[in-house]
Amino acid sequence: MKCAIEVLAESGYSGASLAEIARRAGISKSVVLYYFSGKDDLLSSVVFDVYGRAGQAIAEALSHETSPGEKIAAYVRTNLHFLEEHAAEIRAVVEIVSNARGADGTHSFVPQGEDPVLAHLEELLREGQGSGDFREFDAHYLAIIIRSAIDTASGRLVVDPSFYLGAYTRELLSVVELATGTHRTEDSS
Amino acid sequence: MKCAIEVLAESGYSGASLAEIARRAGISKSVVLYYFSGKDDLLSSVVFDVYGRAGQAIAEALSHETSPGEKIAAYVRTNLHFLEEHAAEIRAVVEIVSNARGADGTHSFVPQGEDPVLAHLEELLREGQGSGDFREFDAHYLAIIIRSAIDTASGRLVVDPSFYLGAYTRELLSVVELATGTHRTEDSS
Amino acid sequence: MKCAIEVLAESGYSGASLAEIARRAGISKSVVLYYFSGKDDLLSSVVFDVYGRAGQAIAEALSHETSPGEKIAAYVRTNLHFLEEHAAEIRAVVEIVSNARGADGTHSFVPQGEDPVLAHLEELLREGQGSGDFREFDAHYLAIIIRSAIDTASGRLVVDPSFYLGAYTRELLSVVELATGTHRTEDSS
Amino acid sequence: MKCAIEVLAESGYSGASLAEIARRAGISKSVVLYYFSGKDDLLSSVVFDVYGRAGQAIAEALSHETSPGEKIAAYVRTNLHFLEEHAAEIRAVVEIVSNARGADGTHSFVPQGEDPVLAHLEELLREGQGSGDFREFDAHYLAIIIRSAIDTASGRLVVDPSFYLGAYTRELLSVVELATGTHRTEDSS
DNA sequence: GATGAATGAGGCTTCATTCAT
DNA sequence: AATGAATGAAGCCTCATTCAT
Repeated sequence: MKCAIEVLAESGYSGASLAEIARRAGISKSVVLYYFSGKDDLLSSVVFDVYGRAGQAIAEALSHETSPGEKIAAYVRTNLHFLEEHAAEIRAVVEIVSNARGADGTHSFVPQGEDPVLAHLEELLREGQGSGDFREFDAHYLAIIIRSAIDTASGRLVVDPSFYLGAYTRELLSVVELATGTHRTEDSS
Repeated sequence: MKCAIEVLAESGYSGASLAEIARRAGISKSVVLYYFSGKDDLLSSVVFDVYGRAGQAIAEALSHETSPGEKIAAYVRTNLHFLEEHAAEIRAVVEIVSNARGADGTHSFVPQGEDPVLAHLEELLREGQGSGDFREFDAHYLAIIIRSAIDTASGRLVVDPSFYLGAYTRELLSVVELATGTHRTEDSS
Repeated sequence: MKCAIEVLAESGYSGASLAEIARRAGISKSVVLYYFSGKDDLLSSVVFDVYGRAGQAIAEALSHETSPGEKIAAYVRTNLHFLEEHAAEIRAVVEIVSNARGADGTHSFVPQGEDPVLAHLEELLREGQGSGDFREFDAHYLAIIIRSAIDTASGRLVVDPSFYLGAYTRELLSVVELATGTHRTEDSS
Repeated sequence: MKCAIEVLAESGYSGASLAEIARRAGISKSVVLYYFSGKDDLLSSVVFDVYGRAGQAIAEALSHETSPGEKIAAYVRTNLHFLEEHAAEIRAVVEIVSNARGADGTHSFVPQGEDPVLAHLEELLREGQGSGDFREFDAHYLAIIIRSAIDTASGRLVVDPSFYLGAYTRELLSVVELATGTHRTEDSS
C-alpha cells in the first residue's frame, strides 16, 4: 500500500498500474494480487485507510475545542496539518477518488447524494450559527468553499515548489474567520 | 471535439478512448486521427479552445468594470456563469488538465512554475490592495482559495443534483467580499 | 474461424487460446478481436456456423424421404456423412459445447430444458410410431441413444485410426432399424 | 479427492482449479500438493479410483451371470446403476478424460489404440456370437454404440431434470436385446 | 503434517497508432 | 476526405508450482 500511494502521488491514476506498483515495491504483480483481491480492493484499502486516519486525527483535534469558531479553525488547521505530514497519501486518495469509476461509469468513491465529509463541516458551521457566534450564510455552500480550499492544497504542494503550507493555513484561517463572521462576535464581546 | 468533450465529461479521462469518442461521433477512429495528429493533439485542442473562449468571456466582462471590488466580483461571476453555460466543456478540461501526463510522468497542462490563470487573479487582488480598496492579505494564497472555489463547482454540478449555481455564486461573492475587505472600505467611505 | 476450428479439433478447448489460434492463422491476437468482439463471440460464431450448415444438410436430406423408416435412416446417414466431410468442425463444436461455460458456471451452449436437436429426432421417431411403422418404445430415450451414437463418432475418428465411418454407419443403421422395429413392418408387408 | 470430484462435476474441467478445490475442502492449496505430486497426479488418482471401483462392481455383477444375453444386460444395468449412485464421480471422470492433455497436446487418458473398456464389452458381444446366442453384427462397432449410450447418461443427468435413469436403463436394455438378437434366440429355444 | 508467501507463464482484452486504399 | 485492417504494448487477472517455515 505504501508503494501504491507513492506511485499514485507521483504518476497519477493512469500511471499507477499494478506492474508499476509492484516494480516499485520490488515484488511481482502476483504478490499484490495475493494480498488484495484485485486492483479495486487495493485502491479501496488505500482510500479507507487514509480516510480513517485523517478522520481520527480531525475528531481528536475537534474534541479539544468548545467554541464554534475554534472548532472550525481546528478543523481547517488539522486538515492541512495532516496533509503536510501525509502529502503523498492525500494526493493518492484524491487521484483515486476523482478517477476511479465502476463498470457503470459512475464514480466509485464520490457519494452521489449526501457527502458525509461535507455534511460534517456543514454541521460545524450550523452549530456556530445556532449559538449566534456566526453570521448568516448558507452553510452548505460555505462548507463547499472551505472544503475546496482544503482539497486544492495537496495539488498545489506537487506543482508549486514555493507553496508554503504554513502561510496558506494562516490565510485560509483568516478567510474562514471573516466568512463566518467569528471576528465580529469576538468584537462585540 | 464536441463529442470528445461529452465523453470526457460523462465517462472521465480513462473512459475517453478514441474508440468511444469516435463511436459517439458516428465516425471511425481513423477520422479523428486524420484531423488531429494524435490523441494528445485532440485533448490539447479541447483545452485551448475552451480556455480561449473562457478567457475571452472573462476579459470582456472585466473591461466593463473599474473598481477592484467590482472587477473581482465580475471575475467570479463570469467564471461561474461560463461554467453554467458550458458545464461539460469545463468538466472535460478539468479531466484533461488533472490527468494528462507526458511521457516523463509530469502533468502536461499544469504549469509547473508560474500559473498564468492564477497570476491573473492574483494581480486583480494586488490592484485592489494597491488602491487601498482591499485589506492586507497574501494575494497569492487568497487567489488560490478563490480559484479552488471556482474550480470545484464543475464537479459539484455532476454529483450533487441539489447544487444550485446561482446560490453558490452569491455565497462565494459574499465570501470574497469579506475576505478582501471590500465591504469595510465601502463602509468607511 | 477455420484456424480456430483446427486448433480446437487438435488441441482441445483448453489448448485453443487466442494466441494459439492467431499464431496458426499467422496473424496477431488483436486481429481476431478486431473481427470478433471477444473469444465468446468467436466460439459462438463457430458453433452457429457449423450447426447451421449441418442442420441445412440434414433438412435437405430428410426432404427427399417420405416413410418414417427412411427418414430416420437418412437422418443417421446424413449426420455421419456430414461428420465425415467436416470432422474437424464437428470435433470443434463438440469441444466448445461441452466445455464453454458462462460466468455463472453453467454450460453456455447446452440447452437446459428442451434440446431442439434432440426434440427433432424425437419427433421423427414419434411420427413413425403414429403411422404404425415403428414399434412401441420411449421416443425420448431412444432419441438420446441414437444421438449419443452419432455424437461419439467424431471422438472415435480422432483416437481410433481403425475406425471406419462407413462400417459404423452401416452398423448403426441396422441397430436403429431393429430398435425402431422397422424390420417387422417390412415383414408384415 | 472427494472435493475435486464435486468441483469437476459442477464446474467442469476449466473450473476445477486447485484453488477452487482447496477452497471447497476448506484447506489450503499447499495441502493438495502435499498429498499429490501435482494436479495431474490428483486427476489421475480420481480417474483410477473411480474406474477401479466401477470395474470391480461390473466384474462382480458379471460373475453372477452365465448366458451371454444376461451378461450384456448385467453389464448395461450395472454401469447405469453405478452411475446412479456415483453420478458426480462419473461426471468428474468424463470431464477429466475428455479434457486432460499432456504437454504434447494429446489426450492423457484416452487410449490411443486399444481401449480396454471397449475391448471388454466387445468380447462379451463376441462370446454371444460364438455361442450362437447373438445374431451377426460387427462387435467392435456395436460395442461403441452401446458404450456411447452408457457414457452419455451422466451428461443427461446434469442438464435434463426429467431424465429418469430407470426408464433409460429399460429402454437401452431393450435396444441392446434387439440389436444383439438375443430375443429371437430365446424365442427359437 | 501443513501452510503462507511468492512467482512466472499465460489468458483475455483495450488502446493508440500506422498503413494501404 | 475517409476508412478498414492490422498491430504491439500494456493492463488486470488466474493458475500451477516452488520454497521456507
